Amino acid sequence: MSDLVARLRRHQWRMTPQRRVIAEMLDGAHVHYTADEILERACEHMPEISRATVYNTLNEMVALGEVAELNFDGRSKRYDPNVDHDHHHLICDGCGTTRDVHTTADPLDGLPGDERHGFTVTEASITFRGRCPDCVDAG
Amino acid sequence: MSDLVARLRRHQWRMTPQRRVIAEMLDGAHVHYTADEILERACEHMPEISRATVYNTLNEMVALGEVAELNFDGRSKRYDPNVDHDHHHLICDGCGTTRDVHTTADPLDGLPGDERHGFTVTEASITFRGRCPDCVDAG
DNA sequence: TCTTTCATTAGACAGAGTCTAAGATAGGAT
DNA sequence: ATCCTATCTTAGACTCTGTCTAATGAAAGA
Ligand SMILES: [Mn+2]
Ligand SMILES: [Mn+2]
Ligand SMILES: [Zn+2]
Ligand SMILES: [Zn+2]
Repeated sequence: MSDLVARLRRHQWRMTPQRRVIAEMLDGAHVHYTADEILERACEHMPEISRATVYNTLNEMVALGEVAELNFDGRSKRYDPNVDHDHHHLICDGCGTTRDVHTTADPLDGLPGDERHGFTVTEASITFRGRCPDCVDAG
Repeated sequence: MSDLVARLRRHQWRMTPQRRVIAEMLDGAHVHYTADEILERACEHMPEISRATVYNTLNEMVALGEVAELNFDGRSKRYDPNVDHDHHHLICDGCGTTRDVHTTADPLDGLPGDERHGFTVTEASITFRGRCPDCVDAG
């Protein structure tokens, strides 16, 4: 039983085979998939699962606060189950692969009071960009 | 003559009335517009300008490195002419207002080698989020 | 088992952005 | 000044990502 499935049960969420496949795929992943990648992999276990169910399920997980929705490039959203671990993201400009990374410093400490323009600042997230090993090799 | 138009000329970029209108609109902007906002405002000066030209022009400016493409919300991309000033962004969760901000530390320094997963990392940008003075007051 | 309520599905729809191919034009050549 | 050609602009079709609808299916409690 995956940790994410357990957390979702606690929300009195009706468990179905489709939801279980999606939750088990997300659980523990430090690479964040798009909805279509999740659909493609889910189809290997459950060929008749629909695109609508994948989107419905992901949106419900986000609404329950158990999964975070990421969007860096204006293309596909990616889904991140690691909501309880404070971290940032490293993205490949070639293929869009998105990984969790951990930094030594809190970026909020680098924003002086006179740069806050009167805002109440609650969150800071860093997006690192570059080329993954595969995309560097491919030129 | 706007500064951005001057910079674009240096790239041997053919100057047309359409491109000039778009460049002059971006130049010096403190808010970052979407393509549709740019189209709408360009139509006030040049009613026959097309959507394709706005997208073509913005994409070319980005390719030339004179404009940056931003995407915070997963909806429309926004275009930022301030590429020569290294900066980050502060976004109001209430109204979406986006401000340029400057930090004391380079976030790249906070990513250790063993957190780079074999990537060649070239860039780091911070997205700060919170409530602007207006939205804090409004509850 | 029965029932109710909620989930799943296919496909239509929508928004943002890209592509195509035909006509127009910037800017160099003469 | 005019011509020429490579490049730009345009309308609208198209793609991609994601949402919605309404008919069918199934989880879970009685
Ligand atoms: Mn993550
Ligand atoms: Mn900016
Ligand atoms: Zn890559
Ligand atoms: Zn605000």
